Amino acid sequence: MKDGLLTDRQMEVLRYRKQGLTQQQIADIINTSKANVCTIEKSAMENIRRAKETLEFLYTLDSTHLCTLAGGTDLFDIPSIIFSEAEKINVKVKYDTISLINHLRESRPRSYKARCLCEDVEVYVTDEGEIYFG
Amino acid sequence: MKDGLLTDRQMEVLRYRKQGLTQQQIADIINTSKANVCTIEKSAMENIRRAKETLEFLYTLDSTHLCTLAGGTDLFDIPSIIFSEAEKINVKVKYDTISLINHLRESRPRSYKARCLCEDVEVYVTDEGEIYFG
DNA sequence: TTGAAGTTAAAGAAAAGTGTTTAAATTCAA
DNA sequence: TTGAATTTAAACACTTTTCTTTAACTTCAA
Repeated sequence: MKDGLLTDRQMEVLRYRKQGLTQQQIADIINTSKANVCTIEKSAMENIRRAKETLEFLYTLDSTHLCTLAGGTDLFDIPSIIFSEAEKINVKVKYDTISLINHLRESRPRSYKARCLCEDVEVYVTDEGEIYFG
Repeated sequence: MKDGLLTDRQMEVLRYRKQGLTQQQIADIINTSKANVCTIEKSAMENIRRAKETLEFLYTLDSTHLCTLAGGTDLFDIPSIIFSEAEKINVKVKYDTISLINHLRESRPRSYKARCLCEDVEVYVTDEGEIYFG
């Protein structure tokens, strides 16, 4: 029973990077080449990408993809986007304007800064009107 | 550039399961043994677990460790502990007392019994005041 | 233009994961 | 208790991933 996708080596490199170290500095610390640090970091990012995609798949298992909210969108524009998309496919969304924004804030705390979405966010909806942000 | 963690076989089995088929029925459809369907499903679930854990790790990466809540702590004592620790490092927590308890309940449903924490829980906080229980 | 940071490619050895079979448990409702 | 559904274990071939080295390449600021 192993834990996450990332190997010890990969977590080690990501931690040092987060601290602002260069690949060369990390290479010196863990006693290898900077090229190696680069590939380790790269495969770590790839694993993270795959982890995200895996959970996306879970949503799609009992939801349908509603729309993509583009990075840069104003948070307060989002509810009307979602409501109109949901209307197109005859789904009654379970949230009102306020609670929808709160739902987004809670489930994707990192996806916005101030009033602005800072990355693309996928929106999924179930037949019952439950909304997931993937 | 591969996509998620799950193999085609694993997604196939999960989809059939979602439709309510038994392992035996699936085994007949994809022409293998029910034992094999079982192990495929199991490794799919394991992969999903690992995907989640990987993203958890990401949270801890750009958060700082705030404190450890000791097993045995009363749930209702937790907010003031967290608030005072956050104050020490000049972070304004994004939650009020009630929503903080709810946040804990939702993110660590297995870590408490009644009003009592039943295991040590690590607390992480971002600069923005977001709280994670690790 | 020089140097530091980062990336890419090829190649190999070790480790981990997958799908499979067979056979023997276990769970649990009728 | 019987039987269907599910789980577990061991074993095997196969594929993929990881870490590593070496060497050459790109970016970009000073």
